[in-house]
Amino acid sequence: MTPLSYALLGLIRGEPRTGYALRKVFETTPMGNYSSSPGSIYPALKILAKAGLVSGGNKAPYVITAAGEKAFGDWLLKPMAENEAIDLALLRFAFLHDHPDKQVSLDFLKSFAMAAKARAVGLKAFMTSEAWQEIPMQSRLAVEHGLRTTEASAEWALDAWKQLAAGASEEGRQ
Amino acid sequence: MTPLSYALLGLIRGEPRTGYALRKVFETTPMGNYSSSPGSIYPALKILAKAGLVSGGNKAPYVITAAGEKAFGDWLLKPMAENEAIDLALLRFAFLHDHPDKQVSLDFLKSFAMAAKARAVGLKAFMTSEAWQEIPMQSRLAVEHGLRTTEASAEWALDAWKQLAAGASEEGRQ
DNA sequence: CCAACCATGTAAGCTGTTACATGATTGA
DNA sequence: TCAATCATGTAACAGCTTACATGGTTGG
Repeated sequence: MTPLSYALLGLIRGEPRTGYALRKVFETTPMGNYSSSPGSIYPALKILAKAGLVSGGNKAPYVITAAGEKAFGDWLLKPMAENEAIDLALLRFAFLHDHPDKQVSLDFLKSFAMAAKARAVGLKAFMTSEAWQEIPMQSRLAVEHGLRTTEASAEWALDAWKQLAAGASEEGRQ
Repeated sequence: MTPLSYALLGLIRGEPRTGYALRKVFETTPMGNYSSSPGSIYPALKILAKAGLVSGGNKAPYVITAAGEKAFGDWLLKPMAENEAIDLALLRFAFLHDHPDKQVSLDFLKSFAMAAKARAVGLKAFMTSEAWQEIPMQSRLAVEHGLRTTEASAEWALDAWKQLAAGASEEGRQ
């Protein structure tokens, strides 16, 4: 199961789609960091079908199976690991939307923020090492860029937590 | 020429290194997003050697050739394209450090900031499209993350420009 | 009716990873 | 001397891209 497989599985789970419809998603939305080329989509879908995670295909929309739901659910519920790629973590977060328990999303954001902060600490440690002094200005600025975006990630997670928490309590009131 | 090839070429250009020394760089510095596995480093070095961009190897440090300097220089001097991967752009910027003309780095940062802003505009356009309204909260927040980090990138470029410009004028005074 | 789009496929090739393997050198 | 580190290699495989190819459907 590659990142692309999970992206496809999650979209199919949202609603049944043909391979072409899936390609359109990658072409027209910010999910465009994933392939969209026929040479990657169609083989990936066949692998999902062979594994029994989706059914259909052959000009009909693919539909997620019970086994697919299980595999996808397990993947979704893992907390974010410190070394997990940010893109992948965000993909998982985006697909948490229809999970009945909002607390799962809130917990995920907490683990996301912690992972981002840990990365920032690692970069800062490098920036105070002896090696840092010998590194030319441009290279140091490039590392600074990594720190800035990592910190922006962490801040986003905290803000997103607040927004979600507020939305959840509002729902509770209705 | 892959991103890894340029990373290797740039490091060798900085000072002659063996394959092992290059792997250590990727293992111990924030350049760790590049491979470091022997299965990618050694083949890549052989390709560089075959192309005549480096000489040496065979337990001796690799050294950049005149052809290598040319190829690397051409790559370095391209302004950042809007669709160029951020990692790759930062790699180029980091290697600009020993270019005699500071203005080249300053110009690069300008093009970097413009590319980042253009991406932010694209994301914002998506966020005001009709599609946006139908998208669940978690997915919207994920896109928000993209916007936040993109904006952090753009801000970094402006700040870096100021720092570099200040450093350059100080050098001028000496 | 013709262009545009829907819809799928496959072959060739590039990059990179994992895992395994070898042998030299050096410090405790 | 023995573990760690230096130093290189390669075989098998995964994943994706590019490019090419096919045919059906629909709107103007």
